[in-house]
Amino acid sequence: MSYATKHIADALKAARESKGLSQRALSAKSGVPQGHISKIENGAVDLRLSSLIELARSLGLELVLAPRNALPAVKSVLRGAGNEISIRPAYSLDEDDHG
Amino acid sequence: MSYATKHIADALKAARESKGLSQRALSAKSGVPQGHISKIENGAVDLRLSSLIELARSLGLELVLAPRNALPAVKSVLRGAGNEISIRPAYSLDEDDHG
DNA sequence: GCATTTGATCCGTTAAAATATATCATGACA
DNA sequence: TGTCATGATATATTTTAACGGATCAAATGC
Repeated sequence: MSYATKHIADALKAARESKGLSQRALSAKSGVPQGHISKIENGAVDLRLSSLIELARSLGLELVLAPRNALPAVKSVLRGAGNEISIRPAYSLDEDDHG
Repeated sequence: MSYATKHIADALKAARESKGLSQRALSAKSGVPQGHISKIENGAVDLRLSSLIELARSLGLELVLAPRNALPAVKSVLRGAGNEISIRPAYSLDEDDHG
């Protein structure tokens, strides 16, 4: 698979693990079969947009189409969002998104 | 077709038009058949990730996976990227302008 | 009036995603 | 030792994106 699709796959896997979800748990949440999630995370499939969005949503992620020249700024913002955990008090390390 | 996929489709179409490209021109650039581009822009197909990336790249766009709670900040940055035109001197309104 | 461009649509074929279901190896753990 | 959860695979089937290529209607231009 192409370099870009692999990047997305890695991001999905990292997001899942950071939430402490197993592939089967994510499967239950998203409706995507566990076996298929495994293939997706390993870049073994060229998944459809609807699958990607569904999976991303289940992980509290959104797909954004950004101009290439705006990427550095976007990444900078996302770095900040990632570090948000360190800003939070330790006693509220739970789930931050929707229900 | 889901609300989210439609959003992506619209973004692709807007990006293409803002570059003054016809569907056939984009087809030549990206390798994706014109008929298929039409379907994609109308949300008539659930396209594959590789197709989306290929098309986006041909339009100078990149796919980003962002935490939902970081979306406002990201959008704010992208708004700035869009306004980049106004920062540029008028005599260099070349490729990435908006009509 | 005729030719060109554009986006939308159709047909037939092929490749592959998505699915359900089951299995396997590994590691954790009581 | 046996059980359980995990991720990776296997098989078989259905669905459908992607493709080439043609066509069409509506603008646009000569």
